[in-house]
Amino acid sequence: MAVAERLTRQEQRERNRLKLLEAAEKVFAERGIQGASIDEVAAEAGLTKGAVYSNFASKEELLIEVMRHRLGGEARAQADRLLHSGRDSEALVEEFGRYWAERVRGGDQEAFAQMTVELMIHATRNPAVREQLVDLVFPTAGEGRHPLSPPGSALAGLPYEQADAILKSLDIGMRLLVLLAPERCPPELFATALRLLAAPRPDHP
Amino acid sequence: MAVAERLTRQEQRERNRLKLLEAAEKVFAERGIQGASIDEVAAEAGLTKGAVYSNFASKEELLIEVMRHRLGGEARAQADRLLHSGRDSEALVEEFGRYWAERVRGGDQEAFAQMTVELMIHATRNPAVREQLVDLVFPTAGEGRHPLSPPGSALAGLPYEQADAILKSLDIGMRLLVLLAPERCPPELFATALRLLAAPRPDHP
DNA sequence: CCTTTCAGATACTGATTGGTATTCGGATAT
DNA sequence: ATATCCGAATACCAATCAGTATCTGAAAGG
Repeated sequence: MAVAERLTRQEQRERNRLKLLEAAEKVFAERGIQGASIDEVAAEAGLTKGAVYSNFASKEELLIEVMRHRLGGEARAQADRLLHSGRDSEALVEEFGRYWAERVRGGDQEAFAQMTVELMIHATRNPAVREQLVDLVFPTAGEGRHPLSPPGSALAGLPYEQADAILKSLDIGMRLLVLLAPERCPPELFATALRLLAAPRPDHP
Repeated sequence: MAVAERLTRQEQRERNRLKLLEAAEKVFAERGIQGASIDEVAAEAGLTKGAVYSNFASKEELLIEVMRHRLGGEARAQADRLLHSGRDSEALVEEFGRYWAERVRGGDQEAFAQMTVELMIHATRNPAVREQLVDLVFPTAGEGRHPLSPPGSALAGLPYEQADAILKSLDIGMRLLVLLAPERCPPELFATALRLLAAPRPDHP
């Protein structure tokens, strides 16, 4: 039996805010950003519209907070995992490939991919959102810079920015394709492409 | 002075249908699929809602027709261009890279990329649309199969389906990234990635 | 205890939208 | 020339939704 928890006001508020962020992510993914209604987000969190507008100024702000909440955690998780897998070139590539396939399956991740793509499109039309999203996707601090481009590989012959952009394109593009037609695009394909991209260069010892 | 053209009913109708399809593509891209209103589409075409519902059963059908109209033409154009560029491996890769960078710039293409991505997301949530879109993106007939995977390259070592899916992922992903942050992802990057993917394999004569 | 405070519930509004019912005017047929 | 037809315009409707204004009950504070 769970003890009926006594929660202070602040705790309650924080808990509700989190519930709203998670509900919003789910509903945004399910219905689309424009198609999602504040009422449904609130209901999904077991609250009402009042709670939403008490915690966020507008739908737009809610969206930005969801994005920050999720994308931040994501980047951190990825960097962590890759940093802990040793720095050997091939091992790194394999680990990244495995990581990708793993995530792209989780039911939770599906919603995430969907929301990310939708968010990018939305950002394209909204300068304020765009700026924030670009900062999240391309962190300027050395922080989020994942350690791909293993030395000696073809990818490594490129400036970091270029290798990064290529990997991110492939990442997001393949997520979208997996979402659209999993039967045509199995998750293992990412690792395959990665191996091609990071293959040792014949003409470059 | 243009002669005031006498148009037969059928001609007029066809002309209006086309105007609507083009207007719809533009408005869908600008506002998003859910955000676009039938009224705005009609206005963009210089017509009214009546014309839309006279030519298409619903917003959904309009969407599908736009998709068929545009995606069909696109695939044809691409196949044409690549077929006419000779079959030499490197030349093919370079031509594809050039083609990509060219298109991604055209103001028209921006709307197209935006709509395509949005369409994919939309399809993810709508089985009927999904099926049709998958057929357009992965044509089963030998028709749309573009002739990439030049022999001798690493890509060519893969089954056609896999190479195709990888290229399409990179294509759509990079289009999205260019849209979001052109300063981080110049159009030339596609050719760069392509060269890496199609590089001759060191261990495979 | 009793008052104050405030997070969240409830009630409401103005604007928008997909879709329909009806009308209108020019092309077509006779 | 006139009657018919039909593609598109106009008018209308019910539903939805972001945002606001107001209220309420329980925690904070004394």
